[in-house]
Amino acid sequence: MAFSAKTEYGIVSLVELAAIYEQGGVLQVAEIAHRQSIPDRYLEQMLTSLRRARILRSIRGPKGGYQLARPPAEITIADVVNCLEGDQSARAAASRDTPEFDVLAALQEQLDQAHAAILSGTSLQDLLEQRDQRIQAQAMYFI
Amino acid sequence: MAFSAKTEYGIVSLVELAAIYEQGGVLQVAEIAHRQSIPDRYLEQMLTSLRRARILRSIRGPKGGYQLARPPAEITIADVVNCLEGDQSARAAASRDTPEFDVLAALQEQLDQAHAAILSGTSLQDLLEQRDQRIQAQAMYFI
DNA sequence: CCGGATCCCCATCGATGTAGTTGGGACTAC
DNA sequence: GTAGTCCCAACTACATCGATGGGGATCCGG
Repeated sequence: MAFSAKTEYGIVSLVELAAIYEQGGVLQVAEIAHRQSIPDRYLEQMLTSLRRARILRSIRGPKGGYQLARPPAEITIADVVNCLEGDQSARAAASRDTPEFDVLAALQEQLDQAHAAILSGTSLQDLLEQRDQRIQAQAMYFI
Repeated sequence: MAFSAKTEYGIVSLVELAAIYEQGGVLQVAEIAHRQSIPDRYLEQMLTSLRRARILRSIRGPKGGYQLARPPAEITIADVVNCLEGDQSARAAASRDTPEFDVLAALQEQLDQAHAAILSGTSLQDLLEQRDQRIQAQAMYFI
């Protein structure tokens, strides 16, 4: 199951911000966008949504930028996905009223729960650690 | 995560057909469509796809219709979803080449596997049994 | 206090995909 | 040979997604 571009862009940006959370630094939209090859005016919208959801904090003016609103271990991917994917109102589950559609709905429920379990069991901290391991592994090749 | 209408319509139709598989009966497109409140000319397309994937068999002429090509226990929901959802060619996973996108891809892989495990672990037989239980339970209320 | 850097808000656009419709043709039981 | 059924393929309407654009608000450095 694929994430939308919105969600992907949001997650990678948050991982970048998680990496500098300890130092209390900030990153600007343009900088993240450039490093990740994302259209900057588009990324702006995602970061705005994340700010409104209290996942990010923003600082305006020169030397401004974004930073995480709380430690990476306390932000789950489920939070991010809910913010960026669920933004556009409620999806109506107008299942037809037959037993066949009912069992189908039960199956969908099962899928949703498995999905949710993974997403809320993964924090930005987890992704950050995986990222660092990858970077370490990559560095090995150059020795 | 939501199924497309195509997939939903296909699954409920197959559950109906599974219910009469033992007796070797057939159901016509129009009949299924009417019982499930699905546009019949649209449902036709799904059943055609399922026939081409060797999941259904069809019989033409008056008294014709569709029936399962093999026992319901040997048809998984994964088969059906692959047929109806994956029809339109390959989805390119052109992940950007940064460590952040890499860990994201790993997460997606994890989700896909959980998804696939459920879908290939559920057969039409399973759904049929759930449906019959529901119908039984419903009948209780009328006593 | 001014100028530039940066975030902020909202409208718009084009491409793609989804759900559904339509118009026929082929096969078969009677 | 006719009616009932499946078969094939094009077409449309609409929503969504990814992206772009025009201004505005805020803030720091000089």
